[in-house]
Amino acid sequence: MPTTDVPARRLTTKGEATRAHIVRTAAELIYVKGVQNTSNEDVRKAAGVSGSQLSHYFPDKRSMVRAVIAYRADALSGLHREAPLGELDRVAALHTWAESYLNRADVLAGGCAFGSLVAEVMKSDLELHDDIAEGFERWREMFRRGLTAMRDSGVLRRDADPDRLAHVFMAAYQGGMLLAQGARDEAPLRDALNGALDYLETFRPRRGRAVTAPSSDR
Amino acid sequence: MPTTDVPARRLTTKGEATRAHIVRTAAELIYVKGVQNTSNEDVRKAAGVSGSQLSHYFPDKRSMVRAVIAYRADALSGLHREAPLGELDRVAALHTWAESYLNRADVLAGGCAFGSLVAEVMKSDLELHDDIAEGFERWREMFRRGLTAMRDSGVLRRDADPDRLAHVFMAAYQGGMLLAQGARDEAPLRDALNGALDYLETFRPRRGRAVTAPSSDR
DNA sequence: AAGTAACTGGGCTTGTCAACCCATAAACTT
DNA sequence: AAGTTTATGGGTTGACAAGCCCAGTTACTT
Repeated sequence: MPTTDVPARRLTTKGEATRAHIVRTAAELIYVKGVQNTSNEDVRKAAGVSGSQLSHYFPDKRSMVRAVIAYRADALSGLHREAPLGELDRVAALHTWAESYLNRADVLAGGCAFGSLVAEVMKSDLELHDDIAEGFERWREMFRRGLTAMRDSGVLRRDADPDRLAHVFMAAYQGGMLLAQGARDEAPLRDALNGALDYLETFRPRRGRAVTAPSSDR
Repeated sequence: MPTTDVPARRLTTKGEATRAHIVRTAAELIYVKGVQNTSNEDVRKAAGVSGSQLSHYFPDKRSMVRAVIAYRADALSGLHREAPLGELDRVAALHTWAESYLNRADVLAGGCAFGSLVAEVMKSDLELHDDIAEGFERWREMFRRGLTAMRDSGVLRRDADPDRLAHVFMAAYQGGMLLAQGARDEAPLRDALNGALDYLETFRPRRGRAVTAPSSDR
């Protein structure tokens, strides 16, 4: 069986659209009810497609979950984000980024769309681990790039470590999301994100010292 | 049926021991395989008890999961901890606390025993939410108490907010655990915890200023 | 000695759900 | 016109697991 091994099955524009529609629907359902509580039949009904369409684009459930993981990772990394905060290369952009997650009802109910998904799935299906690791890695790269740019432009001191700081922000977000979801209160998320932002401030160049850039950042 | 409504079914010492044994076994299995992937039969076999024993102590699966949640929350809050770090009322104690989670293989595989459990269960079973919230609250109280003690003893400045800082530490831990589990690398956890500890240092009283206590803390 | 709790080891029903197969038809590409 | 992709709508199978019932035995307590 050579066809099953080759995933390079080309899809037409229409097929791509249907597939994307199924993924979006599945992602929404899974975000609300969890993976284990979302059957293929649920997705099929919500998406308004036939059963054979599901098995056409996703031969088994794992492949669908994989697609949802990739979809959520894209969203986290800002790939198909509507808001214009593409690059986190200024401190103000990180503030905007953090604030974009506050005052949102869905956060209290479902936590992080990516984090809650992978947390549920990580133990039950080891074969999804690579997809999960890659999703985190892509997300981390977004922070790393922005923080490196801040350091190189003189907004942050030379001793600011983009790798360490990226982990600080990622953990503050994911942990804050989990705590907010668990307590049904956004205070943990707010405090964690503000803590990370305050911590970042400690890496600002000290005033009076000569710095390369005049730092017009907020 | 009056008996089912009254949960005050007294257990003998032996019964308590068996129940605890089942809970510990279930907690271990669930930590490795997740809730959905751990059947009652699995627990039964691993614990070496009969099927009726399970239904005797836990009429349904939810009650068993509830017991495991409480068990893991106890562990997180240091209730049945072997190591002597009962009170986190010194900065050094927080360092010890953080280090106790590093260099551990189980963390890379399973993440936080409490966090990964509640993350999996939170969406599938809404009735467990109160148990989860209470577990987080007990854990938070541990940090709050220690940080308040630090502030009151002059180890931290007056403007150090124990509530905010508690959330910072909790989020750093939970987020770091999730990231470490996802990346199979403890670096995210280490960076997140060290970030929180560094951030705490910024709340030390500045040298040269008069402080109430001489601050013999590390 | 009575009563109750702790325990064994089955079996049975019911439901859910993933995976699979079928016949058929419209739409698009070349 | 031929071939492929996209689609419909059902049916079936097999596995697994939760909840439940039953017929007993052992051990502790009072």
